[in-house]
Amino acid sequence: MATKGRRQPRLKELSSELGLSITTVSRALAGYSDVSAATRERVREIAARRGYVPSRAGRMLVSGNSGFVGLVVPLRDSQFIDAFLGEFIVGLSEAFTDSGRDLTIATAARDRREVDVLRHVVNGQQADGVVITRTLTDDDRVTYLLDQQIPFVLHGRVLGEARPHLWFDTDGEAAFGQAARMLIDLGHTDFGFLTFSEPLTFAHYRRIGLEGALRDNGLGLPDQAIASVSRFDEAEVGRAADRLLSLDPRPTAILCATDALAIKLLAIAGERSIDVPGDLSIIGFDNLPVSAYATPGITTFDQRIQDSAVHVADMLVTLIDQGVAAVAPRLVNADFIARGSHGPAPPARPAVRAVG
Amino acid sequence: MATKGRRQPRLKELSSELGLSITTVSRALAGYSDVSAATRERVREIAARRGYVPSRAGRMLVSGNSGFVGLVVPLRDSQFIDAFLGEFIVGLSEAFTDSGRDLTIATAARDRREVDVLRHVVNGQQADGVVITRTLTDDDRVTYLLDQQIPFVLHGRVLGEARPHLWFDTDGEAAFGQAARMLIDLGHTDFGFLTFSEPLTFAHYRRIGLEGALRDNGLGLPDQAIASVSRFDEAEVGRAADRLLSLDPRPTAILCATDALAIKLLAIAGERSIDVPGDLSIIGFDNLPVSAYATPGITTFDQRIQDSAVHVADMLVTLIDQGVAAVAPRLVNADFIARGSHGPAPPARPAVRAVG
DNA sequence: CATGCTTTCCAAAACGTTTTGGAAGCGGCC
DNA sequence: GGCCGCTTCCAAAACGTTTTGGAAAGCATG
Repeated sequence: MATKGRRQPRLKELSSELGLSITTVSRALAGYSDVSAATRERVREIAARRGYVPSRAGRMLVSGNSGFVGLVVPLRDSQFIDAFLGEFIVGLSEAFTDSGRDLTIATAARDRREVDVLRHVVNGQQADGVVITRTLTDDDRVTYLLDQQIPFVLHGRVLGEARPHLWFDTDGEAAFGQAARMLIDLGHTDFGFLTFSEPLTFAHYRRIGLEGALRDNGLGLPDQAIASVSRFDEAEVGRAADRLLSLDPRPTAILCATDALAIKLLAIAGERSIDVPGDLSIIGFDNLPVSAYATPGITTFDQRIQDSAVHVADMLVTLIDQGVAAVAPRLVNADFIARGSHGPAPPARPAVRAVG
Repeated sequence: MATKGRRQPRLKELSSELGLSITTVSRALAGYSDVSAATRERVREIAARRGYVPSRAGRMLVSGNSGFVGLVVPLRDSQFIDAFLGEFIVGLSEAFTDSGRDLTIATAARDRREVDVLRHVVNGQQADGVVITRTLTDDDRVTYLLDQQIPFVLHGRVLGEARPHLWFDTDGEAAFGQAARMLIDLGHTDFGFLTFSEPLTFAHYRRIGLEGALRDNGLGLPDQAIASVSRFDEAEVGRAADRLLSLDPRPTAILCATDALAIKLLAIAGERSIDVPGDLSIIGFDNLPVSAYATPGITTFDQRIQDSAVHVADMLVTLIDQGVAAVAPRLVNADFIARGSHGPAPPARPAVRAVG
């Protein structure tokens, strides 16, 4: 056992050193008006000099709040971790620190389902509120949190839940709608969509956006032009990309639910000597660092993860401190990042269907 | 204030429901032998059914331990965050969870120095131990933790500290020694080194490794062949790379302290129409996802961040539970990842200096 | 001088747990 | 019957904080 030499001073020591009661010291530090200005100064000065920091345990016990806020990370998905998690955590941590709270992280591991991790965090009272990322269209974490009446904010949305709850999301529907219209204007008529088989909400909305824009322009997205892959199997992406590129007519524009998928697709296209963007336009989402360095660079959307995290954190703090009435869900736009992976439709196969 | 409808049962409720004392319930759950097997079963059964989870505050108060372990993140450096932090956190979290502890994250922000953040975590007794990453050769965080006798493990090393302490590191000296010898065997004699001006320990050792191998082969690394950049200024990297590429004779091999630097250097070389690896070999360190997708792929070293994190976490847990005698610092090797960014020295400018 | 108000302080309770130091009941032994 | 030891249980204390409900002292007012 590493013995700790120095010991933190406690209220009791301060009070005896000052010749005051514990109550008065506590109230002086808290700034209550029923302690005189002179005493308050004296207390504060000595507390600062002795390096007093209130015991978290004591506070928790009486207040019932832990001062911690939790982030439950859906594990398993190393792709996701690389791209997203670090930035998100940094944003959260900064905002929480500003509000005097601390961030605790719990990961769902191989053998621990996310809801169980959540239960652990919630029942152990180690967090006053929780942030959830990467929502599913139908997400049992949300159901659980609503049932338990735990304050939480979603980064993402869910579809089926009627009870009001707080979320923050980037408008993937608008983004992919905009991308699709741009491609249609460039003459594209045969579209493909590369996405995940898991019912991730963000993927759902991106698809909705694409399909909506196509429909508005008299086009469609046939079933076989949608290829889904498991988030957990890299090799599968190659097969799915192959399937899309083997369609007849071959899509001249493929939108990918994430940049990670777009990068893979780009590599597969390269293997098959399909020119990007000459023969095929590719558009992704996320603006991974990788995407800027690919050849050509991937055209994509940026969702400013760190800013989002700050916003999510602020929402949760407001929710905890001031109640649900003080905040509202929020949908923000993604930034379009034009790079080299998209362009006009190849002239060799002119659009046969009517446009508009 | 979001009211919590369901309330956690406490020991008191359980005890009155069972007709037992609080003490007995507590000891039954803890498995002490002075409660009969029958009673123990009865207690456990009802505790499980009521979903009892001991209050962290109560436990903390009496044990003095928080059950949390802290990671203090040196902020400011988004490059670093992207590449490293997410994976590291996931590894830590997994290992800590396995030991029944939880991870809390504190970030040093713009206006909060790392030592202050550390002080906050330590004095507030919100962590029983701490993990420190990205050490400097002379690191005041380490001094502080040793002074305070807080259990901690470094991911990385420091140079000047005589007092024993625990660390885990990847052997960058061996790695860059190996890389340099390989390049020498490929005929290279003019080397460059692109690194950070901040005294990061890992950069120091990588440089030592390079210089040692050169010296052993009768070569040297002149001062002007070493270019240093601030971690916080992206544009500076371009200028530093330009400087290296303007040397006469121009280096035919440049080792970079990290892949992030290598990627930039590769881009600058491209702008100047310097062929990689024909005219210039580049070797990095970290094996970022980006590095695999660059053209050509960056030859680099992988340090298996997630495994390292698990090891660091295990070391800290052992330190906390069993004392300093039970663990020792550990140095592991990096994996060499050969890609396309290195090759034989260009024949046009044969080696003029003797080799060996 | 008695009364009431204000200022300044404090003792005690409460939060939930673990540990300490018994106590009660029971059977066996002399 | 008296004593011992074992099993099984429990009351009380302790950890550090905040809040509650006063109390004491000082001052002005009648």
